[in-house]
Amino acid sequence: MDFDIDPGLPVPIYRQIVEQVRRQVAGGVWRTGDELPSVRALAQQHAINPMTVSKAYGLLEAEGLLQRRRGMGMAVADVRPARRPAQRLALLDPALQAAAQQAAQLGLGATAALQAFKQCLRQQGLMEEDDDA
Amino acid sequence: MDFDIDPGLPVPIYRQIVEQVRRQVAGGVWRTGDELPSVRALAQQHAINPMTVSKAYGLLEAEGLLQRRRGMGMAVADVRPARRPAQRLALLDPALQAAAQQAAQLGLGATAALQAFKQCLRQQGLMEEDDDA
Amino acid sequence: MDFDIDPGLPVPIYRQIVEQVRRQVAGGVWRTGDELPSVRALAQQHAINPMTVSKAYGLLEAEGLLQRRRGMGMAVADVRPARRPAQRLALLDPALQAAAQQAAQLGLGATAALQAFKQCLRQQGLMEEDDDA
Amino acid sequence: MDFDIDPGLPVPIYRQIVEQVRRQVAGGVWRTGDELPSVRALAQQHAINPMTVSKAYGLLEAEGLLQRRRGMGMAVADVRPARRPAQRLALLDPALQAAAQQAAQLGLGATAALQAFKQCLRQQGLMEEDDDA
DNA sequence: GTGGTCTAGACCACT
DNA sequence: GTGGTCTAGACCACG
Repeated sequence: MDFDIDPGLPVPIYRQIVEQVRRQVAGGVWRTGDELPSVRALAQQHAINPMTVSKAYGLLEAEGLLQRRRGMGMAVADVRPARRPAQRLALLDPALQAAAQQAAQLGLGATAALQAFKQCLRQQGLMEEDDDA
Repeated sequence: MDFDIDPGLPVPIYRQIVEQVRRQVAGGVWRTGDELPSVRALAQQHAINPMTVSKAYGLLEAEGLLQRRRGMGMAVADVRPARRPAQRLALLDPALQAAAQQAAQLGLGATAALQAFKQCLRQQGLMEEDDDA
Repeated sequence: MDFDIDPGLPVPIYRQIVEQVRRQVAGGVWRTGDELPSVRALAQQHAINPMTVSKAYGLLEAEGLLQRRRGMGMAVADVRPARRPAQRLALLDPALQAAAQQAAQLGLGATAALQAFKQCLRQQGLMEEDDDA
Repeated sequence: MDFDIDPGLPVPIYRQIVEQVRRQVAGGVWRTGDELPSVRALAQQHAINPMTVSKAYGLLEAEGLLQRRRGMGMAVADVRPARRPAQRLALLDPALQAAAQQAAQLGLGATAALQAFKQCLRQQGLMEEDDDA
């Protein structure tokens, strides 16, 4: 239940939290009933303001991904499995679209773009080093 | 000389313009002397504020990518495109890194991510429809 | 475009704002493109903190009811008409359910409850004074 | 001696208990000497915290509606129910007022609101299914 | 001018 | 202990 927060990024802190939860839940890494770190704990751990964490949690609750259990913290809500399989790729799509558009504008070919992407996937541990799929 | 502008994206409009020009020039798609649409034309075409276009053009001029020619609008300045693919790939890298990281967090495999990326590249006209490279 | 805000109520201010917008939009009183008062204006008018207003607007934007127009304030979003006809009654249901349950617990009959409700509707100007429908 | 508790509602659980007891007693549905479920039983039955039940019972005792009988649990105290319907209707009024106001804001007519309310009353068993009073 | 974000700190309510 | 709400004030980004 770790968060990767970097106040230096251009993307707001509360949004970093929101997006990480979204992906971890969509990816099935976090499951229904899992408890999240408390607002205060997460805030202290990353030296950020509790209200910033609270804002993120509030948005995720409104979104239906988290469930508030009064006096007992937040937990991953009962996400319908229908949400998962198809929508994981949908969550990835914007990033891929942006990358493809940029490749076109840079006058790069598909082969070069794919090679570079494979390299990134390897860095993420999603491909073997010598795999050239 | 088309721009792809979406006021709905989180990235500011002026920045969408700046980055597209940067890439088209770096990629050699636009070349020295090519004329850009006038501030008014671009603003009207995309229903955005002329000041927004003007701000983008101003930044690009300060950057040396564009040249203001009195009474004749803006044109691509005398800059050489990044000749070597490596330089252009470097500009593409951030987008690919982000996509790969998100794929990992979503619990997706390299194969699925690559398939989806190929689909995006096809939509950009960088791959043949039936190519599965 | 008036808001009826009472800091004395048990329901949080930001939620009073959210619910009023929801109903006015669902009821068709406010329509697509209508501009809302600015965060600062609404805050000053009711002597509340701008952040409180901002929180409400933010939730309504996430909900899709409002649209942010950068640098130009918020406006009623392009609400699909499908949203209106059936869902208006759905928005009223919780209040009616609660009232019916309380009537039952108070040992009141349907006739008495209906009479009292009609009286309330008259006070809201929804029925003629001498109407007994 | 049933309670209708929903942790999902915005109204706190302890308050849901308090208000239901108040109404059942005022309506004469529960009478002097009637025994309430034990703190533990009620807590287990609805999967809520015993302290929450205890808090509600304590408030009701302080209010004089319940009586603690050593070793024998809580029972309805020696209170006369609100005999006149007018008194009971007064307790129902806030809920009806809220519903009528919301109907107005939703742009609904009296007829539609009344029909929906009748349906709710039927679900509570206060009207015959085919009654259209 | 617009809204967004974050901070610091206070107070409340629920369990 | 938990989260929720509000305030006051600062700074940023956008148009």
